[in-house]
Amino acid sequence: MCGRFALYSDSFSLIKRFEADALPELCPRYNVAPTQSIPIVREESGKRRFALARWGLIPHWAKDMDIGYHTINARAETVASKPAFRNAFRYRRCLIPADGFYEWQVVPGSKTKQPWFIVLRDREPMAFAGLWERWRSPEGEDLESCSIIVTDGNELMQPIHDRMPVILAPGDWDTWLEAETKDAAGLQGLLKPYSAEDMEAWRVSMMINSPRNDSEECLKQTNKI
DNA sequence: CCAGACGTTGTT
DNA sequence: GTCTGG
DNA sequence: CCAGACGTTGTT
DNA sequence: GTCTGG
Repeated sequence: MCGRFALYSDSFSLIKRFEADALPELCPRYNVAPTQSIPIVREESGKRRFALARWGLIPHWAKDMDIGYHTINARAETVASKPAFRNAFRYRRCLIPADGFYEWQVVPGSKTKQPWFIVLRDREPMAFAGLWERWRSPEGEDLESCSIIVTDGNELMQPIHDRMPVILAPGDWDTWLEAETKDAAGLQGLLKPYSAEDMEAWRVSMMINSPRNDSEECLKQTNKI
């Protein structure tokens, strides 16, 4: 599962890393929560462009936004066939940039969960496999929204949580973003747990629990168990 | 045929 | 919009 | 994902 | 318990 992440890299680094333009003005974020507006990368006429989308995908047929509370993640195993996601999987795939993400570990005998922060060992921003949609509200306003695809946790994640976001290696970005895809099975094949050896995790304080806390302190390692 | 769901996680 | 359940 | 609210009327 | 806000 992936219900909170961080995105604090500066614009220059993000543009360089994702080779995309039109990055909106961003401030560093250490505690991004569902329903917030987040940057996505998609391909428009062969070029990568940034855009903002509300986190929590609202299918075009939804009559209100409520479903968005339950579509912050899409299961890799079923994303190709579920009514809420299959059209987006076929036609509207995107990358969702993050410097790291948070997961909450259930600790036996403890009433509270232990939050962890997970990054790539090389500290580069990662790309979650994402989907986006455009929804027209009853008032006639268009809203773009998105979802992060999740899969089984790898060996690093397993002790922490059984699910993790799908992270795509740079070499797979073009394949994922390509509008014309003859090979749906090939896309499905990209939705695997990322290599655990290339990731790193540490405990962080309960401060992360409240989405109101959005400072660099959220990343600080703690020994609390 | 029409009505109603369409989602994830975690917990029960 | 499209599929499933009744 | 977690935290925090969850209600009405009337008055300031 | 469940929904909304962040």
